[in-house]
Amino acid sequence: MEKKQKTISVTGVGIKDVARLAGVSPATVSRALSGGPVSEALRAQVEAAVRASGYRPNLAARRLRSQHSGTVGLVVADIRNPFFTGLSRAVEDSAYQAGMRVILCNTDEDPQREALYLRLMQEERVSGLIFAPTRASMSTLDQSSFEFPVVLVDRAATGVPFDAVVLDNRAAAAQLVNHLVARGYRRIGGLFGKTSITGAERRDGYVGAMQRHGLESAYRLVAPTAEAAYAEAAAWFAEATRPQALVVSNSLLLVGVLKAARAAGLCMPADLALAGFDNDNWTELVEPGITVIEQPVDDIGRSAMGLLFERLQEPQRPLRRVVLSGRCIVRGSTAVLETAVTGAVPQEAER
Amino acid sequence: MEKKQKTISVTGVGIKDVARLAGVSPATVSRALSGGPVSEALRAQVEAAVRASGYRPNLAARRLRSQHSGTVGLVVADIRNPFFTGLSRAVEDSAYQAGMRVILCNTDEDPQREALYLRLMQEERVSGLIFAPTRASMSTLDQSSFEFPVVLVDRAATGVPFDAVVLDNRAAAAQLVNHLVARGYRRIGGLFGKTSITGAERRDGYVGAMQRHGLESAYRLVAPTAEAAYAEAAAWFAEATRPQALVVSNSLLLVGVLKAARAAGLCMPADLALAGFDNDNWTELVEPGITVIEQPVDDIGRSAMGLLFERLQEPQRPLRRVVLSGRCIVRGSTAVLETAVTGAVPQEAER
DNA sequence: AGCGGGAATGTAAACGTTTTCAACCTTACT
DNA sequence: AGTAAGGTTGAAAACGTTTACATTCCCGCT
Repeated sequence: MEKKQKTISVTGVGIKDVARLAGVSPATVSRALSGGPVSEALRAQVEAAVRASGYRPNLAARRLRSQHSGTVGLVVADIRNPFFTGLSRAVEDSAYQAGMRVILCNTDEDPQREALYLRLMQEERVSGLIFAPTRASMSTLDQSSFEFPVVLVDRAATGVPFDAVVLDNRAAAAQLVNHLVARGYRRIGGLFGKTSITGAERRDGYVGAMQRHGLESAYRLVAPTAEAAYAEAAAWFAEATRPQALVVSNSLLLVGVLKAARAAGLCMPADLALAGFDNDNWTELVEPGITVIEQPVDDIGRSAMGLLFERLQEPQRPLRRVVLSGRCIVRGSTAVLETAVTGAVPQEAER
Repeated sequence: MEKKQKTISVTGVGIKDVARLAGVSPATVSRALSGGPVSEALRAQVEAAVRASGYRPNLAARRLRSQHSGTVGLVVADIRNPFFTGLSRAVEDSAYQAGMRVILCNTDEDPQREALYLRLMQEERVSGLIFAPTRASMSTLDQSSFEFPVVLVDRAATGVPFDAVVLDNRAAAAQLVNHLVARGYRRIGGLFGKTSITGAERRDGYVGAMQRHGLESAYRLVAPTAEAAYAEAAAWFAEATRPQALVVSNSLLLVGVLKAARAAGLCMPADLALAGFDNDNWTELVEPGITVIEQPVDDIGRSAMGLLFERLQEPQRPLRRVVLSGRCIVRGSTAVLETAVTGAVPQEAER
């Protein structure tokens, strides 16, 4: 008549109930569950009691008492941007592997939403934050605004007072320019997002590389949407100064440019060569494939979590900035320019 | 000499400090902040004290005491799957709009990881869960396993004891078959994911539609990866029974199939017509564009949150199953079959 | 004038853990 | 044999809120 149910799924079973069931004190249950010093005999009893009762620790209580949230925040512009999608996955894997949880927030590049979420991070008492700030906030922020370590990703002006992991955007953009030059292109334009520091850095890399080649740079800045890129590109293509080749600062813009090129009836790469950022799978599937800089998104996420953990262990260590290189994936969109009538092949400018 | 700092950014400022600063009791501060009955005068004092002290409520404590986590869980296979990316964004928007937070988990279709995260949801005491279960777990699960409402998305066998919002997968697959038939194709194959109920339903829809047209169905099941799809498709294309057209059950598989078709030198749609699911942007960019069923992913996310909220308000109401329709976007990959020598045009089978 | 009722406020308990501290038991050493 | 040391265990405090309950005050009614 005293049969015990195998599992009780009703909540309200707390650590005290487990303790009573196991014939020990709540403190012992806590220690048994968190790997504290408990004799093997009692540990077994506790585990049995936990199983029998279906006990689930209350994380809110645990956090309140222990003052550790075991949570990291991830605040990015928009998870639908493939770069952030990949990043979030890498961050989550690292986090859950370390037994931590992730809170994900999309700011949509809106400083107000961003501020809201940063406040949320404080209220959650996150252990740390991985953060791709809007351009506006970057300059105003300061480590002392936060009670927890912050690691910047993707966007981080040099000299900003945070740990950061970024792509070498200038070098990457320059690499694209060099590649295009080597392939015989000269009238090379650029299209960059105007809201992010990333776009600005890539523009700098583009401009610098063009200068080094003695070429005149011609770039335009747009809002970071496919629609804006489409409009700008369509207008540009209609002008007399239409470029032979275009360097585009992210995959969203690239979509817009590609559609505009199609709409204008431009043939790639004969009428227009295209090179961009982010190795989304469609850049390979499109005909011809698009030459892009691939960002090591897994590395970026892992490195960011790594910096975070190291900072947590050693709060006073000097700031670190991890700069990763992009890999240039050459595809048909930048094939050798057939109509080029330059006398000699230019000095090999790639690499 | 008694000057007060404008903002104190150090934590450790709790509700008691605010109370002292405002000259009221902690209870009044709590009420003022949560919209309880407080005189205007005191409310103003409290707000001033909050601003002056930089007070941030501790969510762990709040949750512990109030027994409301203000958090919904979102457990999906992989955020990198564009369907889930969009879903997560829609869910998060709904959630944050309702003042709630979201915890996102990727199961990778691994029942073990899934079980781990479901346990986590219990420990977090989430208010509710939005869940795309693996096939294995679907049958074993039961609302009574959870202390909180669960809404299934994307995958939900009929008759499963949960609220759910799903696509009408059978109708959608049938729609693709009808479309292909109307365009003159007869030897229509199918490639479906073998791990999800979604794949199974789409297969059913395909088989049923083929039967109604008096055509012989020929489908294959693969693991839900682009690689598996590539391998299977490549093998299939090499056989004598190579289909004229292929219905593919998700965008990941579609990538594999497309690559295999390219590798086999098949020309679309002359050698092979292709129709799939999920209107990823690349399906439009590829040449020719791919005919797909577009899932109303925003609606799905919003509806799921809607069901969740309604269930929270009224726990006893009968189960609801929201079935949404996909929209067929016709592109070049299913252009009218030129080489068709059928005597008469078949009865209009579309729609 | 007395009294009932409602709104605003304060006091203190409660939420479910972890952790400090003291007590206890064993073991080994002098 | 006595005691120091070390390892297990339990009692109780603490974490920072919300909320039940008591109190006070003010108003209007009889």
